[in-house]
Amino acid sequence: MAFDKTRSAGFLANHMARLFAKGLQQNIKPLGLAPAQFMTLLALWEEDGLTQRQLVERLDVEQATMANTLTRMERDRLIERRAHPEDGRSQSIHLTPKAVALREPATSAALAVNGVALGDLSEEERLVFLDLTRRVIDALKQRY
Amino acid sequence: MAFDKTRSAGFLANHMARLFAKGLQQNIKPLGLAPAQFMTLLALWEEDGLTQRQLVERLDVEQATMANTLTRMERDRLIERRAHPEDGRSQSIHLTPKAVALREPATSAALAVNGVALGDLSEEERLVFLDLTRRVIDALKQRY
DNA sequence: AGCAGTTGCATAGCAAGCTATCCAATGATA
DNA sequence: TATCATTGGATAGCTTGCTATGCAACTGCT
Repeated sequence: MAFDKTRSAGFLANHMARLFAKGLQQNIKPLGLAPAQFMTLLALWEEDGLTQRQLVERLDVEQATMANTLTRMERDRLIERRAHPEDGRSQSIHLTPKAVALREPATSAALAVNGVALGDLSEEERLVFLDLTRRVIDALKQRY
Repeated sequence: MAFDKTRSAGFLANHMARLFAKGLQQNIKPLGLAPAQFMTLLALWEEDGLTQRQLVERLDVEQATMANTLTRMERDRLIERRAHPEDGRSQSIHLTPKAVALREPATSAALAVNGVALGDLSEEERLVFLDLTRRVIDALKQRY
């Protein structure tokens, strides 16, 4: 029993993330959104007109991943890619009215999932959980 | 700022799981393993000859996901599917000598990733982290 | 001005998730 | 016993990740 999966942080992290994604997907699918699209919208709702590179930095995903997600969002009429006025290589990503209108219902749906997830934790435990998770992320980011 | 991603458990969970997977992948790729294959091997190292359904239960993934992972593992000569003696529908999954031999190096590699991830936490914080994570998983599993 | 290096994106190809279906084998029951 | 429901797997199709490449546009230097 050298490796008990219920004691492996990596195993648990994977399991937890899949459950979060599943819950989020259920909640936002009626809005016509997929999880990665929602994450991208979070950044654009805060600041519209970002470039693809800026989105990559804010969400910490690979550039190729973001390019594909943006292509699907464009297909679904959530964003438009416009030529960047100052740099011929890049484009600025702009929300459509449809995407702007989704902000309220989508964030509510996502908050509901977080609420369920943390439902059995006290207020203090929630803070501890978020803090520890952030520290684990930081440790992993330094090495990988 | 209704939704700060550094305060969203779901966002952090996704980010953390991706970093874990990235670290694990780096560490076990030289062994010819991919992350999901490793997770499956964890179950089979503990008990060889499980059916696909049993693996699905132990890893809590969908049946279709497991079927595809097993197909890749068969392709990579890590497992063999054998006809089940008592149930014509199912098969029992058996490790090859190659997969048996990978147990030591692969678990070491995975433990190293967990070590890095939890490197900045005290012993007590690690226990708290694992406990809280398990409770979040339980809460999510009940609803989704 | 011209070349070299850097940077921003796109694309190909693969792994691992998921949902939805379908088929064959079992089981239960009228 | 014959039919119907359940169960174990396979397959199709999609999203989201990743790495590896390639190309075009920009920057810096000489």
